[in-house]
Amino acid sequence: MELKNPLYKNIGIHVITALFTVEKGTTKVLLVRRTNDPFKGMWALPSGAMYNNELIKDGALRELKEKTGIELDDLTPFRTFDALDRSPLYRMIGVGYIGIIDSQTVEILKTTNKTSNADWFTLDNIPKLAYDHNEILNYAIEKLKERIITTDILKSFFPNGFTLPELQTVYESILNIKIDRRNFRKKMLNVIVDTKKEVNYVGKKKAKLYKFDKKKKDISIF
Amino acid sequence: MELKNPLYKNIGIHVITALFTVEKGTTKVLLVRRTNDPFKGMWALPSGAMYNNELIKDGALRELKEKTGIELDDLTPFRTFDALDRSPLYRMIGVGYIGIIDSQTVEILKTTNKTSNADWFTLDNIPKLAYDHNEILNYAIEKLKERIITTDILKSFFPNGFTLPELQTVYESILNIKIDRRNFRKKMLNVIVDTKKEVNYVGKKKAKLYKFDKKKKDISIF
DNA sequence: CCAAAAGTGTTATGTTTACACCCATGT
DNA sequence: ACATGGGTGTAAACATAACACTTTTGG
Repeated sequence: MELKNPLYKNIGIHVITALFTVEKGTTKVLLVRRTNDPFKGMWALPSGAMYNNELIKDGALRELKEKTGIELDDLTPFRTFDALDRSPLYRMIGVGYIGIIDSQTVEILKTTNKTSNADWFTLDNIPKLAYDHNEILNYAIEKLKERIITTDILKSFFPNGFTLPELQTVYESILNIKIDRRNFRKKMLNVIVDTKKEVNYVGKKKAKLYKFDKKKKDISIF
Repeated sequence: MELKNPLYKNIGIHVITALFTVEKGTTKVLLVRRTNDPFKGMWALPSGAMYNNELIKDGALRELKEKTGIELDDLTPFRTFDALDRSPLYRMIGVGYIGIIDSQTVEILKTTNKTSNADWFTLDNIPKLAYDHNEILNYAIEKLKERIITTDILKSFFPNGFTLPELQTVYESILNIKIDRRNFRKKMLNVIVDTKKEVNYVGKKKAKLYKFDKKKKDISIF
């Protein structure tokens, strides 16, 4: 079907992913370097145009894989960006997604046919990005902070479970606060379950391994 | 600019508005009756296709005005709907908006060149709607409940301020709960300010007129 | 045996809930 | 004068925040 009114035409959807990790207490985000115009040579969030035969989230997952080699099975949308001039050549509506994984567990592709580099950047060291990606990233950071205290989004960071000390480190890194250990445990124990396993995380003493309680997707920490 | 890859073409944006009101303790939503295919003759949320030269929200405001005659200056987005088959003829991404006004203060157009009727429907009496609008409405209702306790969205319902009893009625209607009058006042007084005026709302005794505190957009009731 | 990290309880403070009577006014 | 709705305070329950010592174990 063709739309008659030209005002309905020439619209596309950008899918943009802010993929975070935490390394040794530092929050980082994955950026890729563009090899094509527009914004050739600039760093950007992994992103691209959605196909008309895929769900938006699937487009985001596909683009993330194409631009970084990282294959996830879920991302969560956080906001739509629709400024008229956000893309220079064509009216593109941007849909932003956030995800969080442990960077140690993935291998990132440094080059693809549209990117010449890829790396994890600390949040106080973000270069000027392509498109409106600096703005998108800022919203993504705020939304990540909100989601870790209201949802179990961190389970993608800990596919094999976590000890309470390492979970606390991730919370403290992302929220940029210090949390009392005993109070943290008290709150968390409402939404996580003991796996009955123990592991060595940092110390010499073994720590109990927990996972998020599947029945409690909506949580409320702090 | 033309996009080369056909997978990038043939995408449009639907803007869909769930406009709520509360009448005598009953929450209602505005529906319009379609005169054109697809879904000819069916009731629907006021909606239409966004133009490629307008912001999504402006498209929603424009469509609301075209389909109902109601002219607002703001709406808040709540979710994107992207099922591949949500529109039968063309890939359309739906962007949902919610708003709330006092139906007494507006005159709705019963017919337009695309609608044959328009009316406020109580939420327990919603017919089968066009497209995926029943699903969209259900999400909108949940989001409205969330927004009235976390934002000052109700200020559009009370452009001239409100008394605490009438504000409480709106909260109780939308949330479908009873609230203790004294506790309600205590909470609300954190986010509203006295206008130093008094009006008669229902009773014979005058009641103080309040408005939302502009400095407190993010609130937390309950 | 000691350094380094894991684990644990109690008190104080703040927040939320439950609850009942007086006041003002139009009829 | 009375019916109708507006306005107000306090105590109990609950949730959050502050705080320090003991346990385990690898080196």
